[in-house]
Amino acid sequence: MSGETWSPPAILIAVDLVILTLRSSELHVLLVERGTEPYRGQHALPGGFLNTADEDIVDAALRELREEANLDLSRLHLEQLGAYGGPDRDPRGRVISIAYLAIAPELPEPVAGTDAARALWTPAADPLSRTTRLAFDHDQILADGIERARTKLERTSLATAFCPEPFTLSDLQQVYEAVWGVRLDQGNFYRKVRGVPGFVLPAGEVRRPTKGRPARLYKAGPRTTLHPPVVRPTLP
Amino acid sequence: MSGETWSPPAILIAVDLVILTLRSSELHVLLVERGTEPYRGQHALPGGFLNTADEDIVDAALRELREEANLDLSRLHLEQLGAYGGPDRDPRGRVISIAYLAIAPELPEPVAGTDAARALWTPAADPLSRTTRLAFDHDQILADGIERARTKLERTSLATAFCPEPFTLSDLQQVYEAVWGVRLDQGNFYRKVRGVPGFVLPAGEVRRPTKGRPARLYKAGPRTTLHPPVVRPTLP
DNA sequence: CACCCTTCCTGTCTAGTTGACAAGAAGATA
DNA sequence: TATCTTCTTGTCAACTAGACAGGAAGGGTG
Repeated sequence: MSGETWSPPAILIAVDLVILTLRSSELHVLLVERGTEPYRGQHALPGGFLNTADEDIVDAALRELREEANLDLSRLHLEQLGAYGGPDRDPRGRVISIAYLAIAPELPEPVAGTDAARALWTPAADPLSRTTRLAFDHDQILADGIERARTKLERTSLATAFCPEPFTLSDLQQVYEAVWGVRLDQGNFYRKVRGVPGFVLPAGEVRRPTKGRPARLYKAGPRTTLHPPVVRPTLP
Repeated sequence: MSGETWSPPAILIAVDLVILTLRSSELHVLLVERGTEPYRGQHALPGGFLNTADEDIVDAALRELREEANLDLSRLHLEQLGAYGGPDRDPRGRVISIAYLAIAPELPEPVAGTDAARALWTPAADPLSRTTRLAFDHDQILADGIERARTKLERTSLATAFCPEPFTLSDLQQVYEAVWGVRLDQGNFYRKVRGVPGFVLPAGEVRRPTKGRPARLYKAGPRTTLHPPVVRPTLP
């Protein structure tokens, strides 16, 4: 970093959020319908501009989430995806956006706030096969967010963040299957998960309202990094 | 992203670079000695501010590298590490820095440029055990860059980017050992690398100026993602 | 030319892990 | 009781990683 002082170029800083959750065993992402130009009426990731020069970036992200979808995710961990700053990504001028990823268990239906006309959960089907395009470069940001979540499932206990506690190992398996888009063998999954020390801890036992044998309940263990990792099946 | 228009907060955008290379089988990072306040005289990562509102961020990174160390890395891939934007990271005001990682084979000795008093290669020993602290939050950025390089060695052909072509498999092994900070069994390493399709391709055969049996030469193969991955020994 | 030294390369053995699949356990329901 | 569903455990073959030995291919030295 050089030490000159001169009149700064006019660059706006924005934040964008990729909020993922599981709804009826499918991966969903939170989108808003834009209420203002540009891209009015199109879907976009929730986000907005930094208010003041000394506002923390994560705080700005949480604030925008409150304003646009009436959601409070201040307890959740926001993981930074990176900065998206192509010179032409916003027709209004130079905007550099810093994107964050968050994983949430069951969430209330979002309500539209001030800036956005509508907020809604949409299936996060493989971004390449999406029919509708998102505003700005948000298709790219969403794809990066999903890919980040996929790789983080392997080496971190992120999957438990999708599950309201207590959860069964079948619940946990559904998370992996939904995010990775694959089917896993139940027996092998049990062996693997229970063989990772500190991944999950037993709780009581409760029968689920479904049919079949009752499932044991677990809660998230103390470990955040998994050894050995839970690797996804190799594709090529 | 919301659509308001108002006077933008005064925020400066900077770029910082983590340039890693191997020198005499040890991992080194390019640092500059700052020639201006703040942190004058202290070591820092090369980098600087965006010149104009429409300058591409990667272009700015390469330009700063030319200015500060007379290095041209325009052929190299710059991977973004993320944005570092804590409100108090720079005493001059609000600065958000976007950090990039680059891997380079043998490079010429850098020469100090305009902004920096001196540019030099320093051993990138484990950042925690460093004796000198870098300026700003560059210790954190450097640590993140090294960690990113470590994980990328497992699943990408990044290691070949450290090696001038053609290289021997011993050269390649030294890359893994230096970046990971571990010793690997030579025989097992051979078996592993040659078992990954498209990782390395044979070239001619040349005896190295050292003693011992001549080594076969290879060049980087077409694959950038490795299947199966080259996993590092598990620590815990 | 023996002989040793160094480094490269290949082979073998064991222990552990993965994937496929079967079978038992524990409830609900007819 | 029989049957259905789902959870849980067990088994077996195929594969992989780590440890290690030993041969191959040069150079150096008497």
